[in-house]
Amino acid sequence: MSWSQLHEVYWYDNPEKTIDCAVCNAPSSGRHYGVFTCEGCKCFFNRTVRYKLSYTCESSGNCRIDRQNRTQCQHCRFEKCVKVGMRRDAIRRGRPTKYSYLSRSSKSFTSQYDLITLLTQLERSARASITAAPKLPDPGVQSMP
Amino acid sequence: MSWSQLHEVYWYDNPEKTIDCAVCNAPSSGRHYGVFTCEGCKCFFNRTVRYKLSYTCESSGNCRIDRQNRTQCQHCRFEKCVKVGMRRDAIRRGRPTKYSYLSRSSKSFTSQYDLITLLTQLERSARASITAAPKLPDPGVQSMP
DNA sequence: CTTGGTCAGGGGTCAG
DNA sequence: CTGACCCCTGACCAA
Ligand SMILES: [Zn+2]
Ligand SMILES: [Zn+2]
Ligand SMILES: [Zn+2]
Ligand SMILES: [Zn+2]
Repeated sequence: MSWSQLHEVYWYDNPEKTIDCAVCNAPSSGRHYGVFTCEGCKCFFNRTVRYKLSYTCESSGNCRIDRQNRTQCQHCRFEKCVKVGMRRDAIRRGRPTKYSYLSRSSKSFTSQYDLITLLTQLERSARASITAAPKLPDPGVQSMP
Repeated sequence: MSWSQLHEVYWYDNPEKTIDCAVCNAPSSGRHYGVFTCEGCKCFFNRTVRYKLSYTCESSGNCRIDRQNRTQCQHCRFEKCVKVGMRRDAIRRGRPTKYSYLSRSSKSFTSQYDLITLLTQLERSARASITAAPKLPDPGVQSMP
């Protein structure tokens, strides 16, 4: 069993730990450079820092970054990466215990951001479960993304 | 080396293995919008959808589309693009998932999914056993009469 | 339970 | 308008 498969199993067994990307709100694939982000924002941040790329905003520098338009303005995307706390030298943490991101020190801006992100997601889930019929998981396709 | 360059090299070395464009039969440059097509048909389809262009056939709507005359009738060219299955899915850039080539309507979707998963694991195991195997002299040769 | 590399494929460019 | 060429993106993998 590969690491990525193990990762999938881990996330499936711990759905409550799934957090959306702090930059673009797509489902995150874990913590990258200190922040929960998707694969895209992880790679984008890595490329930008590694090759020392610099971008210019065609608009007023206030572009909203979400899953659909995250590739439209590189300047504002990278600005948001930095704003939410992504750092190349982020200290690698050990295996987090359950809910560790809730009990971590609230002095950390990053953990506050994680908390807000989680609460936002919970609210969205709650609202969705009210307006839509609950969907039972299909055992046959439970490992599908 | 870019993908198209690599493909050209591959095509040069393996001319009989090239997959042709499903629309015009020119050598394809890979899979585009779900179908193996050439660069021309890829760009034509993209432009048509993006700018919502519509065309009219000067003939009876049955023009044959091949490499030589593909630019002669835009209406029939686009019609063939759609017919062979080209479509712009949800806007998603980056590498497609290995499961993205499954046909959504197929009743064997789940078994196809399992097959891809199995093949992936087999490939990984095979690769691991090759790179990890110690290079020993073949003992079978010596014991043979 | 992350990091860095890989590369298929989306999409822009610009002579022709 | 066309399409050869090239950059950018992000899913997957090895480690
Ligand atoms: Zn993201
Ligand atoms: Zn911007
Ligand atoms: Zn073609
Ligand atoms: Zn026609």
